[in-house]
Amino acid sequence: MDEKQTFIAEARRLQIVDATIKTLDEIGYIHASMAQIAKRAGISTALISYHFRDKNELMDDTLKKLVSDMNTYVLERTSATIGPHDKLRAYIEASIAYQAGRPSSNYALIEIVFHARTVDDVPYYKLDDDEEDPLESELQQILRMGQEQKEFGEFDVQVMASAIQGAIDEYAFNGKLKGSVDPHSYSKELVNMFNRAVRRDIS
Amino acid sequence: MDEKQTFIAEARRLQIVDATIKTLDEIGYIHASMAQIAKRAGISTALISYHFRDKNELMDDTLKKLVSDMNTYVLERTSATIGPHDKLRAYIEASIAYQAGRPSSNYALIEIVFHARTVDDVPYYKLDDDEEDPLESELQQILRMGQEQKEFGEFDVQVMASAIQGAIDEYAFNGKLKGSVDPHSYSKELVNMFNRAVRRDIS
Amino acid sequence: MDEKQTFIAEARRLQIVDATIKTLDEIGYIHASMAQIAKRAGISTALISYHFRDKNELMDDTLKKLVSDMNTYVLERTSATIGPHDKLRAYIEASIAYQAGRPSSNYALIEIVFHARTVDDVPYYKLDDDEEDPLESELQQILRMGQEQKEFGEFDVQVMASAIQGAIDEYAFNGKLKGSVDPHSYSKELVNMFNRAVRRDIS
Amino acid sequence: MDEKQTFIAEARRLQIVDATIKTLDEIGYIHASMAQIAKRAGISTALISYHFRDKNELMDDTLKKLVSDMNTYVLERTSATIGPHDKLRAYIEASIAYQAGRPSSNYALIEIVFHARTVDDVPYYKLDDDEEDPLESELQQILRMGQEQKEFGEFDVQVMASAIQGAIDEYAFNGKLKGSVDPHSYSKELVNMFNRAVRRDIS
DNA sequence: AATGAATGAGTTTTCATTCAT
DNA sequence: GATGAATGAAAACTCATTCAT
Repeated sequence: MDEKQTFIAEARRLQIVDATIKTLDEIGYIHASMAQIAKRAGISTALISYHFRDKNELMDDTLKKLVSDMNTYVLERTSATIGPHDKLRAYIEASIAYQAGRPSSNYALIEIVFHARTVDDVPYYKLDDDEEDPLESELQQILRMGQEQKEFGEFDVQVMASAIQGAIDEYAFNGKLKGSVDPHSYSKELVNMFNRAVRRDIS
Repeated sequence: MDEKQTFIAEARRLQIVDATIKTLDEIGYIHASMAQIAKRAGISTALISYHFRDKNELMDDTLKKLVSDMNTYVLERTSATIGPHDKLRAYIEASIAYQAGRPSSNYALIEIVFHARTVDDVPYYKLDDDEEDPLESELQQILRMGQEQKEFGEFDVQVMASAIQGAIDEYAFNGKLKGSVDPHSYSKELVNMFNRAVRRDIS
Repeated sequence: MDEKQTFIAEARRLQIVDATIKTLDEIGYIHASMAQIAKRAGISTALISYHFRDKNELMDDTLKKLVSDMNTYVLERTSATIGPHDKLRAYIEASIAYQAGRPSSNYALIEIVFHARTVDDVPYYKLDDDEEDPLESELQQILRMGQEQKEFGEFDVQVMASAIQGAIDEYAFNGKLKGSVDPHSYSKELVNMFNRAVRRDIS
Repeated sequence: MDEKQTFIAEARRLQIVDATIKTLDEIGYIHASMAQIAKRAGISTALISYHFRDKNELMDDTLKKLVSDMNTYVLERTSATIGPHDKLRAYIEASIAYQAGRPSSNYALIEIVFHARTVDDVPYYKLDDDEEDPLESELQQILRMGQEQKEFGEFDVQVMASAIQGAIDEYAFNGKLKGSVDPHSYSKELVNMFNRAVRRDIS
């Protein structure tokens, strides 16, 4: 009984989060008012307030879901491979594929990350905290593994990881790029390029 | 007389644009109300409305100035060098240096690009139009030149350019990265890395 | 069976009224939402709506209980005495003692009287109806008795009663007074003072 | 020029405060929304927000005006008399006359005092602070003067002052009393009564 | 009898914009 | 050119009340 009620409430929360993602994708963070989200969820704004303390909590939960979904998707695919070269390829391909496969989630994520702020009013993207980003960790670990196994050459792991991530994110941020290069080609090219960037110098 | 008035008006517009940049950097796009901008400019909101048709135009002009300043800075420095390798190095170094040297402009640019929208309500970052981005063109031209002169190997120019730009932008977007790697080191590492990525395969 | 149900219902109503008093004392009428009252009663707001037609009825019943409790307390003590002087003393002492002994009830009463309104939207304190106030009647009767028995002098009974009541109420309304004079001293002084005020002029 | 603008703004503020008093009198604190006040002032709610930081400031300013007006009225009349007996009479008569002459102000004052709260959420009437109430001070001083000049007998000055004030306030709070005794009679009776209460015992 | 879920009406406040001066 | 004054629209949020279960 109690579980059933919690189940209903949880379903509602999920529905609202989904409507939030849809809204963010369609009209952007700035216009994503409670009314707009409620309209897309087919409910009243008061019901959102009933399930979420305030708009901040709603956006926070939505962000958490988006990040968690993406992390799961990418990490599952890198775990399924062995060896630094294959893992790097899997990481790049999965990241691009995720973006390409769920454009709504992708845009919603961008809208939140670049608009939402912490309680101290610091934008998320400026944040310089200790909190660990699982994807960043995984990527750095792959690179470090490659160096230890002498498959990769010498380079700063953090910088290389950032460059790879930046190249991936560029596909998310750059409408023109997305419009003229299909995701499969883009990830294939990226893999080749970074294979050259990480390889040991042949003396 | 007429010129003088235009001159005064132009100075006022510039002052307002500068206040807008300051405001965007300090409190972000969402809180950047006309009142906040006016406060920083030391004028009334009505005067902003007098000089700019609406907030959209103000943000548009601000964006144009930010982009133009950055373009000028980077293009001046790549023009001063010769040969694909040196030009690529100059491009990367100038891009990072610009970001590092003007954090306010940098953050203001990000805030606008990821929040403002065209009249058709399309976010700038999703935009897939024909308008040419001078930096992108320059970077692609450098890469193409390198390939023609057989200094660079085979790769998709657009993808390589996007990866380079993405790696550069990552430094702007990633607070943690900025906090732990100084700009000089980052650009140096990036130059080395992309030198490997673009080089011809030595068979 | 029916009685039992009524009994349970009555207990529930009483519990809700008590929670209302607690809420009024703690956070005041304005913040005394159904949710706040329900929280203090440990039940849902819907249950309050089930037992009371609307918030008005709840406040009305609460007011009735508060007034009735106070009336009972004071009237019991005046009934236990004989003669106008002793009765007047008993009335004053009991009134102050009641206030001092139940600050919660006292504040709840004030909050309702000065905030709630009749269905015709008339504040209770402005009300000029025929409804008899038992305390006022008792006080007037004491004064009248004193005059008839030649123990008290000539004065307008209604005005004297109002003055006595006003002096008593002042102790309820005036935080500073309450903070600097203890209830026992206050009622003792009041008794002396009004003994002089009501006495016959010694010609 | 600057003065003129300030003058206009000040007139507006006064107009809004007057509309607030009218609103409080007519529909009470709880229903006195910004919209209701704006309606009575013939302006938009936004204009109220333009002239007052928030509703709290509006109510605070309104309370200050109400208290200040009343204090001025009463103190002017007591100052115009000499000697404790005459001053006491003037105090009582002026207090009642003020209430009777401006019922709207009187009710508005009651509505605010019993509804508004400090930033720490303490109701004004519960407040036990050091802030001096000019009327209370004046009344106590009159009583003290009477005792020093041997015109008044022995009694606790604070209690006597509270009783007098309570008797006066009763006329403000008690609709039934107001409906059946005219203010002139009430103050006359009060003066006689308290003359007996303060007089020296004739041994 | 009791409650979680849901809503419409209403709250204060902010904002871009307009206009008389 | 410049501004104080003013507003309509929209924002997030609260609340008393209803209803299916």
